[in-house]
Amino acid sequence: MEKILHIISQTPLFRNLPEDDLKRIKHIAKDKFYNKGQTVFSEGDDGNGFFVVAAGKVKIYKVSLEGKEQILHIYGPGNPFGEVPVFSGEQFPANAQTLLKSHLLFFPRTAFTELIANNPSLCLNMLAVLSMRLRQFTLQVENLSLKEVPGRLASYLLYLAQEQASDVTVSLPISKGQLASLLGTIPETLSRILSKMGNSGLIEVSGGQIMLLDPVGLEELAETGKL
Amino acid sequence: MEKILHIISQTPLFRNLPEDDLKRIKHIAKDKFYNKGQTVFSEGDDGNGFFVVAAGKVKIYKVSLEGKEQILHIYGPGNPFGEVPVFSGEQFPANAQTLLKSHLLFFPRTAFTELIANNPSLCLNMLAVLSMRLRQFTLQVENLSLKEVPGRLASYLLYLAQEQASDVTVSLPISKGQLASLLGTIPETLSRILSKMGNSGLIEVSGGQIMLLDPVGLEELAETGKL
DNA sequence: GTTTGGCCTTGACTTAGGTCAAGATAAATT
DNA sequence: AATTTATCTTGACCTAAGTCAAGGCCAAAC
Repeated sequence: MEKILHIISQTPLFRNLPEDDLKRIKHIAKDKFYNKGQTVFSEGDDGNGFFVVAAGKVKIYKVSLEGKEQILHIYGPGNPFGEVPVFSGEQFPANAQTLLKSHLLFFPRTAFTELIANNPSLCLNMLAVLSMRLRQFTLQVENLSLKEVPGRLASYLLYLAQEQASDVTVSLPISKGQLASLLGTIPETLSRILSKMGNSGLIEVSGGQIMLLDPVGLEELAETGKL
Repeated sequence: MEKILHIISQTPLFRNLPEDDLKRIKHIAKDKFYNKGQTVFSEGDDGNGFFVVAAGKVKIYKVSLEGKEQILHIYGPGNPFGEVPVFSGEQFPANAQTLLKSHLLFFPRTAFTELIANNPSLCLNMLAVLSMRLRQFTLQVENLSLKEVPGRLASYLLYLAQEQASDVTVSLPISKGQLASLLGTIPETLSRILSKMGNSGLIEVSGGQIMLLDPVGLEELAETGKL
């Protein structure tokens, strides 16, 4: 019980709210538990609430008719997802599936809407969360349309280095197959590019551990896209 | 003056608000006028407010180092844009430029934030607007990553037909060059695909007027992507 | 230890779509 | 109307990245 309150108080969405609000928020949250690889919701499902990751990892993705998958986001502890239908109505625009055994908090739409309508701070927090997400989509479109795969990979590695605050070695938080899908490509292509970047002395790969040997070169690659 | 109030009352963002609120909103709006092709803001500029199109047309876009352009959105009368930095702080994530002589309303950040913090309806409207935008980005990523250019074009034509409520002939609201940039390709490729689709009997192009001869075939193309 | 199955890598091949260059239309300006 | 300028189209070529198929690697299960 205390743990949930702690999780809630940690997420950006609920940051800087008075104790009272946090209790009210906790009150409407429902625990949900999933094993690895389970579907949380599918594109087209009615969205009568959204989720916050308490523990584990979730991917949000689209699939083409031919079966190619594009990952839109990967969310870990503290991140909310599935809020779009809460505010715009209609169905979920994408699929959600756990990548690990996960503990999620579910917030039912009506209860949450009431809460937010009476809580300007919460509302502004939510606006900030959605804005950050728009900013991130902007980057994703830029990457997909204006950069080639090596450039996207370089960007991702630099992002990881910053995220993990370790500018020597980064460890991939997802499988290489999933990374390919996140970067908008396929495992074969990713594999080839990783080994090319290894040969050029930019990185050194050993399994999921990647040493960034030449951060400056990576920056350049991320911008120009020329390998 | 009355005209501005009318414009404001028409946009989804300000819909269903009491007269009083609309007046307050109008009060903080500043008129701005632009000629065709002028830059409204650039990526990286500080965003100390957002805009609503009163008249004209604006494109939001990114450019690569090599000069390739990707249009993210095209907004006409009633549409707000540039709100991301209002709520998440920092700079504009993309560029904005007028496609026509335009009249914009500018809402300064601080004044608007105060307004929204005291107005739950307005806040929920804004959440709905941002959610719709996330939904639309979801589609754009899907199109760029999972569909080929013919499929994207077919989707766009069907969208236009619905938008213009005319399921026989649609007229392109932008130049073919700009359409190419919106679809994530280049004019040459778009041109070739338009003529291919003409040869296959799907459409008939004459300038900016396009007859949709086979809507069912277009639907299929939009989904499977096989031309 | 051996086997099973999932993931990753490598090679040979194909293709969508980008580049470069030249014309052709159409639109704008004088 | 005539000339300039932008926009669109077409052709020949090239390249990034996808497909198909085979083999390697490692971890889990027996």
